[in-house]
Amino acid sequence: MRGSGSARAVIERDFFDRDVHEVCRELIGAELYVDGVGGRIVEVEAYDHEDPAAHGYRGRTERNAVMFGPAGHAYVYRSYGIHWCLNFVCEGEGVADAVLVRALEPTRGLETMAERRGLDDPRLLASGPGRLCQALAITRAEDGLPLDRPPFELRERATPVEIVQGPRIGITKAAERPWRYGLAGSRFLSRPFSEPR
DNA sequence: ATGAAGATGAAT
DNA sequence: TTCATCTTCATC
Repeated sequence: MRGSGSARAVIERDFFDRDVHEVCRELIGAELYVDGVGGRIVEVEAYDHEDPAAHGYRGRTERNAVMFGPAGHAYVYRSYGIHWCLNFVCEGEGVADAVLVRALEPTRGLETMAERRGLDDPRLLASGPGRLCQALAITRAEDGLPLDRPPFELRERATPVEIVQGPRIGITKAAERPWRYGLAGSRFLSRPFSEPR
């Protein structure tokens, strides 16, 4: 346990009603729990509405409908037919921006995560968007749920962090601003940040 | 109706 | 580098 004044503020849904890149930076070091299981966010990616690689870029569809809704909700989609990926919807209604949560450092519910993942190594529990969802048991069932109510629990980081950034993973389409953001020096990144730009 | 591609992960 | 696995969306 830590000393007195270090209580971490709960992140309300309004937190996400602003520029997605700003939200990304604020989220590094924040804590994410689903039904009490989770840890510290160490890696995210920004997808704004002007980004050809973003799901909302070509307009609203059944899958991405939540992205067009109000900020502070979960957007969950199926990736490569196998994995689930978790996003936090940003900006107001009608603007399809979101943060892809790519990796976290497990701090609570390690045993539960290990069981769900079928392995022990803490570094492999939630270091990647698909792994993270498996570890936290996130599926289509969480799509559209507000982030400031159970089963979600989000808390602001308590101390300053050093943030690194670079090109996104698995994106071939050109885009000017979109970035991957990470906690400098973390051992729980999905991949190292080698080529800053 | 049909098919191609996809914000991944694990194994080879 | 390959492949598993299947939904989504655009097109025919």
